Amino acid sequence: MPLATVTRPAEPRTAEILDSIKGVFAAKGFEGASMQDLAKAAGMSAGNFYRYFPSKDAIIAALIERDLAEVQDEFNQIISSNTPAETFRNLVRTRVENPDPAEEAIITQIEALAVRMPAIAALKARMESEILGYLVAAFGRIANVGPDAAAQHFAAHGKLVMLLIRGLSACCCGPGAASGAASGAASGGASGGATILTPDPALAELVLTTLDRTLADVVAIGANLPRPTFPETT
Amino acid sequence: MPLATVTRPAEPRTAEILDSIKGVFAAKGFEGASMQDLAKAAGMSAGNFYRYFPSKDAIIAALIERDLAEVQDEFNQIISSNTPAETFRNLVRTRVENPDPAEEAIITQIEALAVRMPAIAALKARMESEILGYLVAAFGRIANVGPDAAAQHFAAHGKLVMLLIRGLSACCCGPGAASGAASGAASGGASGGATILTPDPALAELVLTTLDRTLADVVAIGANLPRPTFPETT
DNA sequence: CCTTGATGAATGAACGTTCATTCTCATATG
DNA sequence: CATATGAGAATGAACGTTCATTCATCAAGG
Repeated sequence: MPLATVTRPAEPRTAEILDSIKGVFAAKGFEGASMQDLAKAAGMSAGNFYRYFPSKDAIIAALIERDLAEVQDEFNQIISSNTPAETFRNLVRTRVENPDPAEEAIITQIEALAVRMPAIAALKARMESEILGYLVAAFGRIANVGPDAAAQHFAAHGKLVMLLIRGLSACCCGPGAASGAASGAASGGASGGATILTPDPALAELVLTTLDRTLADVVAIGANLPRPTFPETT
Repeated sequence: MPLATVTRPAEPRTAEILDSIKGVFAAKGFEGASMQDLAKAAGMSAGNFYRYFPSKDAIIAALIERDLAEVQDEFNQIISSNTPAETFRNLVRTRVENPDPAEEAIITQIEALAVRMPAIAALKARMESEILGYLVAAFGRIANVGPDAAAQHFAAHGKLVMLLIRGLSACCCGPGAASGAASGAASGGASGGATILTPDPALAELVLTTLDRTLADVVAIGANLPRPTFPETT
């Protein structure tokens, strides 16, 4: 009896809270969501919220860090795969075909916040450069070139891919986003119709085509590089 | 002496004010910029500001409307040109090579605001759909097909172009933006170094290449359409 | 004298954050 | 078994600040 009912390790609790409040941030924006809103969405009082996050700013910081960790997981799948190009393409297709509006809305909020909060700007920059690094590494693995050559020749391609994926999912958002289920009960009826959820399959297809072209360019460039497999010390 | 110093017709005055405060919005964000900040940047008192804009929200609305008008001018150049493809490419190249960080930052703010202010969301939607309409019309003119066929076949291409241009200029912004010159004097020296102003020429070139490919696709699709020049009444 | 344009202090609401207090509950004690 | 204890979890009202908006007041021109 005295075992296992209490003493939750407190780390997963933070993740739970982040999940609960994600929808509120996505629906009302960072400034529009008050601490009372967030606390209510997390099923606790305003004051108790500060046991988990020392300030409102820290909440977005935590959200960013968690998103970065998720992206890292995805890229580890690519790099450790023995068919990296295929894995990459599958992950991209999944992302393109199943966009997460809440995720997108939060990234939009982060970008708007970065202009006035240097800490957030730094986090955003770190996230972007890390993702770019992973992307370039994946390209290097796909084109079978060393990391230095990849960094030198594929940086712009990596940025283009980020730009395309981000821009496409930005088209899936708008005023309509699902609000998080608040306390106790199951998910209530979502207000409003999902008007713009899947905006344009033709655009998605076009973006995928462009991504394929970019990948083909990367492979072609890699094939023309002097030393395909073994990067020598210059 | 008594001539020409006062009694500005009040319409251009509004445009002047918008110019003065644009930098403040870009640097501090919509919520971060207080009405006192904006009034100071416009060279007037807080209270008097309300003679020109009935509310803070109305300021962004006016900014959006003015930006839309500017974009309309650009597209009129394309459509009324007798070398529309070239004109289009020149305008795109200008936009890609001389991005306006303040403009970009404000668009970012607008996107973040749209989630919580339906009026802004509507304005944003209108702006985007109008730009898309102009873009598709320009494609129709370039590919020499009728407006109906253009709308049917080139919508996705237009969205892709918007996505690319927007995404590229989004890479030019960050924590560093020029703050507006406050009172009285002319434009002072911009503080801070232009660290991220021209971030990656290779990326810009890649985006331009992609835009060219898209334009080539549009022309190719247009060439395969049944009735190239004269759209009959269905 | 009256209209127009401008001021900047006052107002009232909303927000992030804090804190004194209450609640929960497993353990210690008789 | 019944009760006391104490520590952490949780509350929600209160605080100080900030901010958009308003208003009484003033300067100038005809």
